[in-house]
Amino acid sequence: MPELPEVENVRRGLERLVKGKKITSVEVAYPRMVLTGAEEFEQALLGQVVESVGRRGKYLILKLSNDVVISHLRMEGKYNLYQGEVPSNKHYHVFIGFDDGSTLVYQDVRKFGTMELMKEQALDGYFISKKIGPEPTQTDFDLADFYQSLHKSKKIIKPYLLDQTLVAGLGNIYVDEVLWLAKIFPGDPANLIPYEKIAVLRDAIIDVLEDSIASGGSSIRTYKNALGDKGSYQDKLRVYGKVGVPCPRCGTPIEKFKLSGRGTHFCPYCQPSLKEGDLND
DNA sequence: TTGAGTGTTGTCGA
DNA sequence: ATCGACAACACTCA
Repeated sequence: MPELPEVENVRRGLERLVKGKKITSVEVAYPRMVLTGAEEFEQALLGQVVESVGRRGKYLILKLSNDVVISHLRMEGKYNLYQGEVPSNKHYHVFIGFDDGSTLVYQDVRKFGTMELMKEQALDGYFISKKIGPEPTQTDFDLADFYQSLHKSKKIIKPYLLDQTLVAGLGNIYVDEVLWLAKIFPGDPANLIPYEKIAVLRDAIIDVLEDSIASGGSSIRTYKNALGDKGSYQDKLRVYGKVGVPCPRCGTPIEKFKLSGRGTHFCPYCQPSLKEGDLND
């Protein structure tokens, strides 16, 4: 369930449900998902207390007594907390038991999700090495920096926004939404986009992600029993998954095409390409 | 039945 | 530097 609003929703759920609990058992059923080593992970967590649950971009950060665990949900990762017996499920990969008898279970059908164990002092370096951009907030996400980066780049705007370096947190759903709001064609080169639209885009990114967090995120496909799956923002989406549906602004049917390997939704009337001769297939 | 598509990211080679 | 292809994996839909 991964774009930033969904991850933030999971963070809040985890903070409420496991903060302050002491870990008494750990089992990793799919060792490859713990990038820093499953055995060390299982041993190190024992006896530690969950001090807080944070987030950076789409990464969850579980702060324990002596270590931190960075958890990335990728495409379909979820957490469930069971008070008693944990039902058997082939997609349950990590089990963290607490001293009150509850168990936090990590579920991931596609097994793309990852966990990493490290010291808190290593966190900054971790995100710097991944070139994760600023959080999409009024204070952190600077318009002048954003404009400068886009202005000097010929990269295609949509994949550029997805690579997390300009701003953290956008995924394939929200990037289509914010480009529609800013009336930018997803396939346009960044350096052709005028300053005014970039300013609108920056505010749209902040507003949409905040609004989605407030709605509990989006639940596109139906999920059950997952922390943070009770989102309703999917009801507010304007273009994602709306092929053939009239554009909320102009009534032109929304179209979909593939861009950099990703399904891309846009309004051919509101978001014309700035490139001469590029007829939005 | 087969192939395409799915909320992500990292690597590799041109 | 940048971009596309492909990889990790499982499931749904046409």
